[in-house]
Parts: sequence; C-alpha cells; structure tokens
Amino acid sequence: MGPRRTRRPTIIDVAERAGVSKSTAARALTGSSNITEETRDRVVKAAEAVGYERNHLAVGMRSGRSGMLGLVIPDITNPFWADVARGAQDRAVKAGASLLVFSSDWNPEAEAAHLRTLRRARVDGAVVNPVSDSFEDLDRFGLPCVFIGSSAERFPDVSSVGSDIAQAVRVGLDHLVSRGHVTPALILGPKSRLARARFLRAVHEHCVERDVDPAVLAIEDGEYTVEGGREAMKRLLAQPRVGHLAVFAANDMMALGAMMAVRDAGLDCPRDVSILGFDGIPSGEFAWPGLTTVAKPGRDIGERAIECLFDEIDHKPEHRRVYMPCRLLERGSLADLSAAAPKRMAGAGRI
Amino acid sequence: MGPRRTRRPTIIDVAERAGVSKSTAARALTGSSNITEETRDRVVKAAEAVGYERNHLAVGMRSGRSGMLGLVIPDITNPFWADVARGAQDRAVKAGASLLVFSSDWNPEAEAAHLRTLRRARVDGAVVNPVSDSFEDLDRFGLPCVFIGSSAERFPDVSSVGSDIAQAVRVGLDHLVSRGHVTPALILGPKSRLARARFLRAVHEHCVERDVDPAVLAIEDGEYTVEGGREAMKRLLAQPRVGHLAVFAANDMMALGAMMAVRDAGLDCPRDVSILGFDGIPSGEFAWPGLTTVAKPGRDIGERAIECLFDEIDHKPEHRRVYMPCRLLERGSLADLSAAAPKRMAGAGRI
DNA sequence: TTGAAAGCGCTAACAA
DNA sequence: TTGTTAGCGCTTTCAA
Repeated sequence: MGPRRTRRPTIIDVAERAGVSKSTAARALTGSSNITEETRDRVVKAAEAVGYERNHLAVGMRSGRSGMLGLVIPDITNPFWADVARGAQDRAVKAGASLLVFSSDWNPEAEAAHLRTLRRARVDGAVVNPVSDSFEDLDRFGLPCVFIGSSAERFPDVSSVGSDIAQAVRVGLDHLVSRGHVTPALILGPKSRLARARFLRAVHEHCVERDVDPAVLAIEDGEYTVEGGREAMKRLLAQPRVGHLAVFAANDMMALGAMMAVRDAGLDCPRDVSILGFDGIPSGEFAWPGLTTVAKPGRDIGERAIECLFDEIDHKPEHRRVYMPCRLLERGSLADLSAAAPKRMAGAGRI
Repeated sequence: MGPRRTRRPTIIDVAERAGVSKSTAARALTGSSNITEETRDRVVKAAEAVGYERNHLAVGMRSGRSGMLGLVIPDITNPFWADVARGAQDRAVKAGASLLVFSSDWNPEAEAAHLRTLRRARVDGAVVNPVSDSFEDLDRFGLPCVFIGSSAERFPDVSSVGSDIAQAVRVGLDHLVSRGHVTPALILGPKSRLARARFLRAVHEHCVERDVDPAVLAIEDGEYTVEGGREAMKRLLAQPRVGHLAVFAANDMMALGAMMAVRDAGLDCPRDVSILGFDGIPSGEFAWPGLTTVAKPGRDIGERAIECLFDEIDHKPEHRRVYMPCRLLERGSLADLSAAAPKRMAGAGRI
C-alpha cells in the first residue's frame, strides 16, 4: 500500500476551512443540536473536503469512552466460540464499537494477561468466558464485564449469558422419547466439570417428571473430546444389552467419537445405535450419518452478551442472568423406534 | 462485577508517591536509560503500590502508535479464517499488540466500513483479505497494510501472504499419482474466480511435467459450497467411465458435497470413487470416510501476515509476496490402486 | 540525572 | 449560537 504518510487532518483543519472555531466544528460533527443548519452544512462539507476522520484515541481520552470492547474466549478456532465471537462482533459493529478479541486457551494466566491488556487499552468493558477459578484475577478487572458460559455461575454478582442447559436437555430427551428411546445412556464429561453436574441434574429432573428412575440410565464419563467419546462408547458397548442402544452425549465431539466407536465395533448408526449430540458444531453435519444434536445458539449468546455489556456500561443492570434456548437439529443419527413400538410407556427401558 | 469506579491512578499519582516529577516517573516506567537505578526502583515500587497501569490511549495519542492492529476477514465463523485469526492473534499478543477483528461477509461495503473504523481507531496497520475489486477503498485506507489470499494478486504494490497454490496442487497430484490415480477429474469453482485460474494453471503445469495431456482431465464447475460440489459430482458420475473414478476438488466443502453425491448414487468412497479435497477444514476429519485433503496453513498465514505488517509499519518492506506451503492430510477417502496396478504409467487415464 | 513545559486531538464548561 | 479555555494522560524536548 502506498501509505501517503502526510499528516492526517484534524478538527482544526476542518474548523479553519469552514471558518469557524474548533468547538463549533466539533459540535457540528458530533450532531449536537445547538448549531445552525447552515454552519453544520459548511463544517460537514469542509470535513469531507479535507478528508477528516475523527480520532477515536483522542475522543476516548477526553470522553472516557474508547468505543472498544474486549472479548476473551478460550479459542477462536473452536466453532462454538467462533460463533459467539461473530455474534459479539456484529452487535458491537451495529453500535459503532470495535471488538478486541483474545483467546485464552483455557489458561488462567493467559486470561489474566489478556484482561490486563484490555484494561490498558481502556476498553469500555469486556465479555469473558472465565476459566480462572479464583475470583481474584477477574475481580481485579475492575471494568464493566459480562460472563459467558456455565462456569460463570461461580460468580454470583457478575452478569452472565449462557445456553439454557435445562431446556436443552429437555428438548433432547423429549426428542429421544418421541423416537421411542425412553432411557438413553449418557456420555458425560469429567466429574470435575460444573457443566457435567448441570447436565446431569437436568436429566434427573426430566426423568422424575416422566416417572423414570434416573438410576436405570447407564452413564460413562470421558474428556470432552473425540477420543473421550470414543472410549466411553466402547465401554458402553461392552455392557450387556438387549436391542437398540440410544446415547445422549454431552458434547458433539464426544458424540462424533461415539459414532466412530460404533463403526469400530462393526455396528451401524442409526440402525443399531442412536446418538444424540449437544453443541451443534458444523462437523456434525458432514459426519455419516449426520449427527442429530441439540444446538447451542452461539451467535445469539455473543450478541446478547454484548447487549448486556452495554447495559452494564450504562449502569442499567437489569438482566443479570440470561439463559438462551437451544434447539434440536435433526440430521439422521437417531433411529425411529416409535412406529415399531407404538405408545411404549416410560419405565420399559431397553438398556 | 463490582466495578470499583474509583479514578484510575495516573502517572502523576505514581510520581507523587515516589517523590519525583511526572517525566522522571515516565522515564523509569518506559525503561529509559538516563535514570539512576535507585530512582527507577522507587518509581516502580510506587507504581505497584498504587496499582498503576499505563493508559494506552494516551500513549497512542502522544507517540502516534496505538499498539492496535486490525484484521478484516470474510467470516470468523469459517474454520479457515478462524485459523488465520488465531495465528494473527497469537503473533500480535506476542508483540504486545491487540487485534481488532472484523468480518466482512465478502461484502465490499462492509469491508470499506470496517477499514474506516480501523482508521478512526488509529490502528497501526491492518491485515485484510480484500473482497473489493476496486483499488479505491483499499488505497484510501492509507495505513500500513498486508493482504491475505489469492485475490491479493490484483494489488501488486501491497505485501501479501497466502498459501502456495502451485505447491499445494503438486502435493495433491503427486499423492494421487502415488495411489495410482494418474488422471483425476477436477471439481473447480466458478470461472469468475481468480483462485480457479490459479488452481487450473498449476494442474496444467504439473500435467505437462508428467507428460500428461491436460485435456484428458474431466472438469466440472460449481459454487464453492457443499451443494456446488454435490451437483458437480453428480454430473461427473453421469459421464461414461471405466473403473475407478478419482476426483480432486478445489475446496473441502465441495469435496464433502461430492462425497454425498457418491453416497446418493449408491456408490462407495473410496471403493468406487476417490476424493481429494483442498483446505483442511476440521469437518473433513469426521466425514465418513475421513476426507483426505491438502491443508492450507491458516494459522501460519495469519502469523506471517502480522509479521509482515510489523515490517511494513517499521518501513522495512523486505518480503512483499509470501506463499506458505500446504501439506497433505491422509484421512481415508483415497483408494490405493498402486498395488493393484503397479508401475502404471502416465497417459493410461481411467476416465 | 532530573524537572518544567509543551502539546498530541478532542470535548465540555463557561463566556460572550 | 458560537468562541475561548482548560484539560484528558502521556512523552519529549529543552533547561537546569
């Protein structure tokens, strides 16, 4: 690029050209009301003529509002978080703000460093998926802040936005039941994770409502990875069972891994095994069969988080805890047993 | 977050506490050499004590360097671009800079708007995947700038970083040949796209080297989407052929679509049809079979682009055109015909 | 080695 | 309605 490194025009250049004072020019350009239509015109024309462009650094310095927002997520490469970032981005742009994006890699130190950078950059606020356990780093942030995700529950006095796990689990289980899978096995994340507990609690509540003893559900744990799901499914398949096996995995990657394990065992999905995922990552679309899943509204979450952040910045802390609904994506990994066994009632589990 | 909205400490607070002047404090904190070890110590301690944090807005204003960089890509939700963004991010963070990320959605107007925003934000420079045809908007940017991608070729005097298409095609074709597929069919993008021409040229060169007449290669066009690939493959399958069909698709999405078409036709990949993709998107890993592909080094490209940008900013325009090598990801969508027909020579195409 | 003072570009309070 | 003035927090001459 041939960067024409000539000095960039300031408001003074505009003022001079329009034959008014600095402040009048500023008023005209910021859309203040105390100004003649005629002078405004003249100033605007002058601004265009010299190619004036407001210096946001200076504005931020004077007004205390930099017009920049921070976003700290685990990894922009992860499709869910990319979705969140996209939503946040669009919402910020819509409001004329810019987004500083950072990936923490689930590393509390990186997170702390990024928050420090954001503070120095004088962002007006930040949306964060907190990985740090300690309130320390996060409290120290000292700026308007909105959290994303389930781990945000550990911080009761920070606004947060996340997916509605309870609703998601209900949608998933309802769908499974409608296909005739009344007592699916579960593939869950490690016991240490908060998300696991929330998922499991929702399952239990749903079971109780349907008069199913949660204890009959087979459960296997694993890391939230393809390999974790594969191993868990292998163990599940090793258990004695009668007929069709249905599995609800707490995460699409695990579900995809489970699918591999089914193939490894010489079985067929969905003929022999039905698999339901949770997340809605695009990869699920291209698996064979396509992975039916409960999709988290990543983009909406990002958008909503930015909206909450604006409220936070404007001292309007109305909604402090937002749970966004998830929706079912039917893509073919579930067998339909409902026709084969019509009106099958709860309790007649097949595992 | 309980934002302790007390005034944030400035360098004056530090100076007072350390019993020195503003400028001495500044010198101590910026690592200037003209200062006693003892005073520096005192200032640093004072800074820590009051919790001082440099105001980058003010620094940027004074020094003309905001420490911020812009990144304008088509869509952060697209795995390749997310990869690029991640690389750029990491490299920027490593240098103590922050990244303002924007998605243009392949929309020239959005792109122009984002560039304007970046200029107002006083970023030190930007990495852009240009979608605008006209040099207008981009030239107008007037800041240090590095382009990413093949379309960057339209702008000869701007530094650019991209993948080495010629090398990628060579790697892909070599691999196909090593598996016994000497004259693969091609699924390419629309004729209007520059990338198509580059891809095709590379194929031709490779063919000539191997003494194969490029005219024998079957070619189908389509949009760079799953549906585009599916339709193209359908047409390919409708053509009369003998034996195994091998296809090199110019894009993973198309390759995935092609895979679907193979399944739709009741055929099996890789038994009846071999498919090679180009991009390396994660979805290819979970397709069945896994999609063998030539992967673009998205992360490296992002990293490298930021490095070039730094050079550009520092007026060190050394490398103006960087092509990063791609590598083959073998994941199972290619049949191995080399054993069945050992030492088969070029020209004995099977299409 | 340190301090005083100017000024980056802008906005906001106060005068006119 | 417009102009004048005083900074926002920092770096950077220029003197001391």
